[in-house]
Amino acid sequence: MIQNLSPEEIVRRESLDKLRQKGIDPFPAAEFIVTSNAAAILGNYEEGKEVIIVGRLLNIRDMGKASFAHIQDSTGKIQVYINIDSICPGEDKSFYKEVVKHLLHFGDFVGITGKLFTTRMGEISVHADALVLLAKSVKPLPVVKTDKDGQIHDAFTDPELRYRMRYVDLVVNEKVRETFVTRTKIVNAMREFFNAKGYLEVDTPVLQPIPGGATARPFTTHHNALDVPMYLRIANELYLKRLIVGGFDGVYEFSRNFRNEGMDRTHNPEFTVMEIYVAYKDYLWMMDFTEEMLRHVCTKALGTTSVNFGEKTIDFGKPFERVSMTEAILRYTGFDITGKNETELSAFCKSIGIEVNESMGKGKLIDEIFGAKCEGNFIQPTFITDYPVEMSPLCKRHRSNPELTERFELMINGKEVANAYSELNDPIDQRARFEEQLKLQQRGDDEAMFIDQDFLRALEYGMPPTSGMGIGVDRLVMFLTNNEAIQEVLFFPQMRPEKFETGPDTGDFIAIGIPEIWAEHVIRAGYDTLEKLKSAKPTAIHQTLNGYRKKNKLEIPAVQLEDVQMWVS
RNA sequence: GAUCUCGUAGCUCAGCUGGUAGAGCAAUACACUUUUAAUGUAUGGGUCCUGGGUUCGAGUCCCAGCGGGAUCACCA
Repeated sequence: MIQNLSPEEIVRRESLDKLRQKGIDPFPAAEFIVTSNAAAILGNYEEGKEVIIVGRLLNIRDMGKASFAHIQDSTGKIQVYINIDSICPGEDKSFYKEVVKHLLHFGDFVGITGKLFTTRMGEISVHADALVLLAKSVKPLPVVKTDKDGQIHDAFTDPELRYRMRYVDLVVNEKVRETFVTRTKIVNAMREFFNAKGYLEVDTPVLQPIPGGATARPFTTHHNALDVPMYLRIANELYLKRLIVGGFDGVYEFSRNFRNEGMDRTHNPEFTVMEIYVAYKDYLWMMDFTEEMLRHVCTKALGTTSVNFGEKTIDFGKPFERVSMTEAILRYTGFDITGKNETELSAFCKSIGIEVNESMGKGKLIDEIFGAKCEGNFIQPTFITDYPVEMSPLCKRHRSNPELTERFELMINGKEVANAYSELNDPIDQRARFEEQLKLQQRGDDEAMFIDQDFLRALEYGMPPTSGMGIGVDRLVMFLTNNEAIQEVLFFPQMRPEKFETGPDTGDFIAIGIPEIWAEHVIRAGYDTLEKLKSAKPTAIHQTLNGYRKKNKLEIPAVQLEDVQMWVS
């Protein structure tokens, strides 16, 4: 198979051989011992200190008998000064003149031994005494430069390329690396918070025979040995509750969920939700707990509870406002949903321009009103409480109003981030609610819940009063890292599979008698299929190929017209 | 799924009413021993996303496809 290489790639590949001829392995195997890194040097500068550092060589500035470059390691960038007399102390200056100046490239991994100093321009740098090539880069990275005002030039910004080649994005865009480091800090802070309270981190099945715990379309697959359909989980709620039945006081899981639905800047087919269930608690407790947890996460991961998101500042430090669904709708529409029936709600929806259809029950209608008129207004963290019973089939009825449930959602910047219940633990009610869902399904709701008989059986054995909460980790990370797209907080967001141009195979060409050394060049010269070759005049092919040979200075025998005639006959 | 929009050198992007493809950076070569978006001189580099169509002539206009982005719908 032929790989199409750009001129720069060819230069870099050729440098591999030149290095080997000099006895330098471009991909050495041995461990390289490191004593420092960019952040340590910059954070604790000691003039003249000897260091050994590693990283990618960036932005090489050749000044004749000396060169400057930056080395990028996982902690940041540090300047390196490579002086011909320091790096080649003896008579033989060929290492600097040939290797450093011509065979090293932007993006190569190198190890540097040297002493710390400060340049005339005032930049802390490493004065190199030795340089070891650790790995060649044969494909040039995008060149992104930052000037003295911090302005970024020629930024690598194309989202398609950035998401498909995250490895390049991470090398070249410092902000991207920071986002992912912060993501991990956020997750660690949550874990630390839960562990400190004595709750148990658990793993439950990703591959499930019944996709329960949420209303969503699952991905389906098939288990061969059992010969049954299987689903990738859409939620882990029902499994965690089984564990509460089993006697744990508190369990949580960072759950990778999969939903076979639309994709856009806030939805990826797989995403992460942290769910936690704590026995003997209710949703009021869970609100306090969630608030405290988020404050802990902000402080630990960001060092502040005041977070910038776009033009807005979100304050996690102040107590979160708590507004019931009814109050929220009253506040933003002037309409009181209390005691209204389906017909009245439907009429109100139409009056404010919300499309309604037959499949919508009371819960759905209320949800539509909230989504259209209220949701976007809650910029600061706000708990919306007491949702209608129809839209919460796994949630306990409200202690003071059976039409409502003990549920809250946490809204941040007008988006739902967390969802929590006083969990329904009455198995009789739970069965009835599942049956309600089935009816909705029959009315046309294509994502009503499946009935999980085993889960009902578990509840029949008795589940203590429990509060559960789920928080969208990706969304939370988006808010805390000031990113507007979920793709920015997932290392490898889902994209349509990339098509790679696979060049024609030289085998077919060799088979008709073309010499092996010529086959590749015949293709590169434009005859990339046998049909093209055979439909061309032999004299034209002959001239084209020898012209190509001359242009590319190929040191292979010229093609004879008789050969060409033989190939195409 | 619908609508709009984009696809030109390794990267970032120009390219007007259709007339033989451009810049900066990167690369290659030379000069320069504390530069920093280093500088100066020279050189090379293109399937203008793909396939059709209109035209004497298409990067440019039309149609279809592929891929991306934005908005909307659904969902978290």
